[in-house]
Amino acid sequence: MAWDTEQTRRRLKEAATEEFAANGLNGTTVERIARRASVNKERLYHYFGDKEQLYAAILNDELVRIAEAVQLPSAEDMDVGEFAGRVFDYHSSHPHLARLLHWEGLSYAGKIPLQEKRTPYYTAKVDAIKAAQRAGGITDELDPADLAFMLIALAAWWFAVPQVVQMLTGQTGDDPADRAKQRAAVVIAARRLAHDPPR
Amino acid sequence: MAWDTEQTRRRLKEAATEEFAANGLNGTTVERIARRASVNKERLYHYFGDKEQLYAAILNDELVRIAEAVQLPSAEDMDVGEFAGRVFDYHSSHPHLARLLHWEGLSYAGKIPLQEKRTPYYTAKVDAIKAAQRAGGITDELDPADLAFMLIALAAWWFAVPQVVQMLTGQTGDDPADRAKQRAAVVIAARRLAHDPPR
DNA sequence: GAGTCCCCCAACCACAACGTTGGGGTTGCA
DNA sequence: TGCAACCCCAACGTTGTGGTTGGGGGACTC
Repeated sequence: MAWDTEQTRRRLKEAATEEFAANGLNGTTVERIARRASVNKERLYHYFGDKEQLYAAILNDELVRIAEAVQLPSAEDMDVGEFAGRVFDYHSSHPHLARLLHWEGLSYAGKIPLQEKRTPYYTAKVDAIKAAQRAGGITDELDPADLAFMLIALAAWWFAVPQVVQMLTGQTGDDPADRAKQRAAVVIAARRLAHDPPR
Repeated sequence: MAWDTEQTRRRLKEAATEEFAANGLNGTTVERIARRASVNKERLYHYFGDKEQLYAAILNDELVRIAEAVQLPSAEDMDVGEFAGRVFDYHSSHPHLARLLHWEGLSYAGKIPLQEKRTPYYTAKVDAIKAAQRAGGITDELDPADLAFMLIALAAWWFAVPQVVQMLTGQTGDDPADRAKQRAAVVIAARRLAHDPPR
């Protein structure tokens, strides 16, 4: 039987993504990753070095993925509501990234891995908002970076503290109808935040 | 020499709060807590059972603390901006709670510890908003629970993903001037979210 | 078909972390 | 003063986990 080393790597990565997103770096064991991938533990060390390096590789993959997936809204006819809605949708359908980012945020101790790769992704958003402010479509009551940040907050917070969602709204987050309602609220809120009336 | 068992308990709790907030449940070792508290490890097991029970006790303490600290705004003359500002201030001066909540959110798997104790704290806020909506001070474009949730999001997100703040705004979060600027943005954003113009 | 490279895996090692235990010191009470 | 209860701590047992190793055996080359 022929070997499929590429598939072995891929399966390890997929399993690792699941585990890391679910349990964080500390909460994940190498054994569980290997078992989930149906691959021997040693392969993991052989291909990726150690647990932390695998984690970095996973995070990098996910970041590339979202950078490709979320289109940048054009400056002129920017509908901030829909932008926030799309961010919400992305998180909703790709919960891994959001969770990895949150784990990272908590473990954050001053240095950001892959910073030079990631920063442009954010500054592009800020520039777009800045341009829209000049064009008059978006309020200039708020600093563009702050506005961008808070728009993301509106969309992402739901996935960060599901237990608070549960206690506040009674929604469990499993129901698609709940998600739709949440998304609608995010869109409205984003518009109120960014656009001056009349809306 | 007399024993001060109450102080021993307190020192363990304080040390545990620091460690858990910094490293989460999995990232914290009992030994480190004990060392930080200058207390023998065995005391921890004697007083609190085990690591998880200690964690629950800590979380409970912090929740009680914020419930006492953040006053409920009265329905009529509610300034949502200042409310969000105060939530921001609380998180700013007590970063432990936000981090504990966040760790919990990531580990959340369906059951909420101390739920019956915590829920009233949130529903009270929702009720206050609902009342203000009826009184006409707050928009009814948004569901009160959703609005409450997103107001908290605006205030708390800064402390959840500091690495994103860093990349978006260039602020490190250590500088009080940065915090003041962030707070101002939160207040403005909260007003835009909740109050109908003219503001 | 011999030699070589590489993939794979079971078993193993070292250590760190949770949790326990037995004994010694201290207090309060009879 | 004797005694029981309680506080404290150093040392230990046990388990789980990160990381390694040595060998078995396909696949390709000549």
